[in-house]
Amino acid sequence: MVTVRLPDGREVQHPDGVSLMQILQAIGPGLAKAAVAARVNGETRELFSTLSNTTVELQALKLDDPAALQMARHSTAHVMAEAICALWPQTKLVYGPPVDGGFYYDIDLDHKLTPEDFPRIEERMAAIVKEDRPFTRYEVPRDAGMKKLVAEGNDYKVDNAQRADGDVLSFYVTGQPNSGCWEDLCKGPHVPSTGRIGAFKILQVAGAYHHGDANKKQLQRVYGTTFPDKKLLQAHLDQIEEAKKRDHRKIGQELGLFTLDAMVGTGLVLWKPRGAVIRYTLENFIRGELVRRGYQPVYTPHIGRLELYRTSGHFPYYKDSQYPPIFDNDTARFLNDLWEATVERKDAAGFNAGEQRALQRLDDLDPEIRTTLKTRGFSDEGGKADRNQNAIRTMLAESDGYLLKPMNCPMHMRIYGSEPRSYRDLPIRLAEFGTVYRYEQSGEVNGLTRVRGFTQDDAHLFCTPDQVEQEMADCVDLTRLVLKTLGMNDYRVRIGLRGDGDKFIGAREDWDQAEEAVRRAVKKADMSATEAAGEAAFYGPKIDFIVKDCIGRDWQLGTVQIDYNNPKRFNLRYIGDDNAEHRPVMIHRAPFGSLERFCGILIEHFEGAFPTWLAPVQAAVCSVSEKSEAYARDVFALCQQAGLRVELDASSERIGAKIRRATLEKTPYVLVIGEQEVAGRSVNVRTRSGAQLGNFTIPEFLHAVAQEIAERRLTLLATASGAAPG
RNA sequence: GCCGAUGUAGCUCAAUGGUAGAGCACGGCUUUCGUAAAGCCGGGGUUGAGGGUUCGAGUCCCUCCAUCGGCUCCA
Repeated sequence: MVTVRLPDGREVQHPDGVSLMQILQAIGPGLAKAAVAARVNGETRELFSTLSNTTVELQALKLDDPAALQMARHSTAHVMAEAICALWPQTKLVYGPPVDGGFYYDIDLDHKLTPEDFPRIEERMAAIVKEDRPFTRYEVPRDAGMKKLVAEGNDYKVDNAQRADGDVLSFYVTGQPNSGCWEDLCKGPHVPSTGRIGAFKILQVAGAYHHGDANKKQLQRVYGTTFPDKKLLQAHLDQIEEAKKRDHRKIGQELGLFTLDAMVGTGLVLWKPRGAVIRYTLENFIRGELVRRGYQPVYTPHIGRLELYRTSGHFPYYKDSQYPPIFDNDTARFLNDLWEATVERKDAAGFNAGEQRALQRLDDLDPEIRTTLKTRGFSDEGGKADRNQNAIRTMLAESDGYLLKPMNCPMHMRIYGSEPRSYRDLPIRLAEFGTVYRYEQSGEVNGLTRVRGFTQDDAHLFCTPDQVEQEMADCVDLTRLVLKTLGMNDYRVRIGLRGDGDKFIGAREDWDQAEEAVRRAVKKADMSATEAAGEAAFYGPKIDFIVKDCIGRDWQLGTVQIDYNNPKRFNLRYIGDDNAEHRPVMIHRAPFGSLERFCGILIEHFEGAFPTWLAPVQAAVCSVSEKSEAYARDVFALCQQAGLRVELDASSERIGAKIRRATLEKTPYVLVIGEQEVAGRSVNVRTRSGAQLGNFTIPEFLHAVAQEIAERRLTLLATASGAAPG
């Protein structure tokens, strides 16, 4: 006997083996029709599952329930897969889970799907929905199931089955079993039938590696989403479109903040005057904090010897993500030419023209290089391109040269090491807006959020082991201050731990010690954070502040990292109170992370409407006509002298057009100057959000705005009714 | 780096394989106006670059470059 307790407190009883669907039908056919799943004792179950000999709490779930919607999305993935298989029978299905906001299905298909195929697929899906076929689960013993899958010849599904837990394998037929209907290996659960999946849409198709392995065959990943009804689906699509209006690349272009120029190079940012204002204002904000917190500014060069980065472990550890070394004599250029020449015709039997030229230069230039190359295996017999390339590569790796700096810490460590240090000096906090260069993969470069040259608001703190916890907590505090000041409250904190893997340097004990210190610092700062194994820096664990961009991608901004390894590599020391040498601990920290990425996210955060203290232009002085132009010029000059970033619009446009232009540029204040203002020696203040604040004397206005700026307020000056929205 | 899509004036976009266009922006002139767009006129292009097919290419094909979306990576 099954006893079911319903949400309204009612209890009903059913015989053993009753399905959830039957229970719901007994309550009411309307409910059974509307429900797609049920929650049984808190667990989401599909309606064809049965109960026996139990007492449960049961709640019917419609598509408006998140768990039920998740289920429907998974079911939609099946419907889509069936449609694709129907249209392209050679399709091999791989894996099709629900994800945040929708679902995808990975397929292996030679025909490259394009958005033009989507309507056909959707049409087919609609037909499957119309047939309203049940999702029927059946289970077979593991061995039999494997046999069946092997016979079907889809290696991916065999692979999936091998990874699945349990003694049985489950399949879902879209229809009655043994009816020839489409079926798929799947652990479920599903909605009752194809007619219940809701409103769906295929969104995009993209490449994806099988099991995330770049060495394996690339699959096609078809993305889609499902909502309870068409209206909600459309609302979701509209919301995506709306979010795209915040895109920093779009706003950066519209407001003239920065530009990315193919001639300058991929991922290299040109800050235009208006964007530069935002950046240097943020820099100055931090500088003020650093003074208060006992940091000392330093400056270091943009390149440094390979020896430096060999010592730190950056080279050749991250060789592939660095710009190639710069060599300090003709050797590099020559080796490069020789390399190019050997690449040119790798399979040639003899020397090609390029190789011959290079070899000629080899003789002319420096017999010693030729000798060195030969000892590295270089052959001048021709047709040995691979061997020769290896010789050149080896020689390049062994040569001394300079690297565009990928990180600031090695240079800061050399500053620390440049004089003897006492425990009385610690902690030493060296700060620099340090520009670094990393050769990010071409497919990764993205607006301001992922670039190849960027500036970190970097600092390295050298301290005694017992200072670590406090210093880290202070760094976390500074990062939170920065985010709070800008009203960025939508972030999460992640502790990156070592985990397994071979990409980390240093002794296990040091790591354990460091990871404990990080945990204690987070606790001390009273923050909630998730831990992620394998997300540490290569030299130590870290605390990352992570935010989302306008299309939901995660980006790391601020970071606090602890490093027991590099002080060892650079043999950093201090003299303790016991008059013996000790090893300092180093903390890397950057509250913004990279100025580029931070500004990118900030643009999206404010949708380009920066608070006054950050706004590129803080006020636009607009004359109504020629009669008020002279006074408008006075107002402009007075504002500028008071330190306000102000612009003058004395053109012959109408006042409405001037206001419109300033408003579209998101200038916080428009000062309308007409004959009334001339007469009253005043300014009429309007905000970008359309609020009219009335007339101020110039000193009144300057005073009010100066205060707003000094306080770094996030809202504009207000009328009596309250703050004008940003 | 991989898969796919895209690339036309400063910006947003048109243009059956058959004379490259519009709006905004920009320049000139007229207008001097009170809270989100005055009017007229004008200048702007090796259609991302280079090859190919064709009588003829923005349009079809190839290579490269750049951008976008995923994947992978991210000190």
